Amino acid sequence: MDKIRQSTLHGEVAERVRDLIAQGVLAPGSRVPEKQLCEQFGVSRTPLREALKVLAHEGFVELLPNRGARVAKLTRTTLKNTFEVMQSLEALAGELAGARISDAELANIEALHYQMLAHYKSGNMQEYLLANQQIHEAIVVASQNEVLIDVYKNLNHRVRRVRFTAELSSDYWSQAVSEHEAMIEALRKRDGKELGSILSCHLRNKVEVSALEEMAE
Amino acid sequence: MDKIRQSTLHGEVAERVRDLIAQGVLAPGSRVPEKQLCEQFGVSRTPLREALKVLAHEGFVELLPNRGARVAKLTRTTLKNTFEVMQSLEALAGELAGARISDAELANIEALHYQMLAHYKSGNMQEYLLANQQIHEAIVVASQNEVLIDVYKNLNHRVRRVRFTAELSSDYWSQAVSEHEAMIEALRKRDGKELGSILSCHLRNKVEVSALEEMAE
DNA sequence: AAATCTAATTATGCATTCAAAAAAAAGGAG
DNA sequence: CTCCTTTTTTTTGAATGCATAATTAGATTT
Repeated sequence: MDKIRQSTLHGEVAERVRDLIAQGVLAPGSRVPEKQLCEQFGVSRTPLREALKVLAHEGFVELLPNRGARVAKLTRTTLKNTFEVMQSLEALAGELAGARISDAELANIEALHYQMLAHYKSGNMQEYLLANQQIHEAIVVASQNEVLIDVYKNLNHRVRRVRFTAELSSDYWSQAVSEHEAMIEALRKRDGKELGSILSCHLRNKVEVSALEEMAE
Repeated sequence: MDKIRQSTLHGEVAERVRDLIAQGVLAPGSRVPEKQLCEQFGVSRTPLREALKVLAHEGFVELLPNRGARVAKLTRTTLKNTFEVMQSLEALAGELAGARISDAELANIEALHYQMLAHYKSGNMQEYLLANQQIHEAIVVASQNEVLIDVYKNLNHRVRRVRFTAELSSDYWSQAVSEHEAMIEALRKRDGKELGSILSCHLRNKVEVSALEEMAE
């Protein structure tokens, strides 16, 4: 499912720093303590600094000349912009997936859908959101467009830290669930056009944004 | 117009290596000679290697364990995938630009449009393609979505090396020109919906892909 | 005691060094 | 002469070192 273990030191380090940021251990706006992280990871500054360059490019940190790296703040605007782009990418993914999705992938998505429904009924929001997220990701993967998948995953990474924290209204829940029903239906019919248009209208992001806006900045 | 000069050494180096790749000085599949480039740029290996990590993440090179960086090959599939995503992003940009574009930006695009027409009439393909490209970029910028702009520019960078090399049919020319007329019209009306749908159907990419496929891989 | 200036400390950016791995070159057997 | 082995050279990945800039702590002044 996930990419092949890349076994580059800077890659490992980047992932761990991303996690620290996502978990809030490194707070937005705070400086990234090179020395401390080096000791914690048991590596020298070289691979850590390489990782920071990549993370800066990904938008997780920003580099200030002679002042090292700070954890980037996720502003309301950036969050909104990111969701806007992700939604558009999902729409494209849906269109492509309609034509390209395999039976196994479809079955997997259906399974996730029923799991999601179960969590909806039982009111388990965390698990619901996780399944929801996995469905969207599976559709993106089913597009079989590697560039799309890469870009989407990167954007998804960036907003990870505000994900799964929002309290959503029950209105949203039922709405989102029925939209998901329609998505599955479109997928079963291999109707990419339909799926794409459902996804591009899908409220999820908009609602999530308003709920998550509180978290950001 | 362009971003603030970031004056980081690895950033400078990355840019120059990107240029070398785009210009074909570093051929696809060939190894990236660290030592030589360091001498050429007058820097040590540290910033060069930092740059390579970033370039790897951008898809310009790939890192092989203990074998350094190779210039990534732009396969037909990757090229097609990239255009697919770019087209989708342009459609989103068009929609947003309709609502957000400033008078100055619109005037600039109109000017570019007339330049493009002039190059069309005079049969100057290079200049035509450049103006064409600039129009599309200007629409993306007018979207005012920084995330979208960043992602688009990055993808555009990646395919730079095969741009401006294709021989296009005259059929395509007239078609593309008339679509551009419609785009300008939609922009004048601030009709994002219309502009978005024109852009998402815009033949440019598809045709370019078939013309450019020859170049890739 | 608050504010400003100066010295000590620490962090940063980049160059250099070093061990391990890969590539290239030299040698030997068939 | 070709193929395989062994040695030498080069390249790579990562740690360390060093000069400079930023931060902190302390002294001085008001």
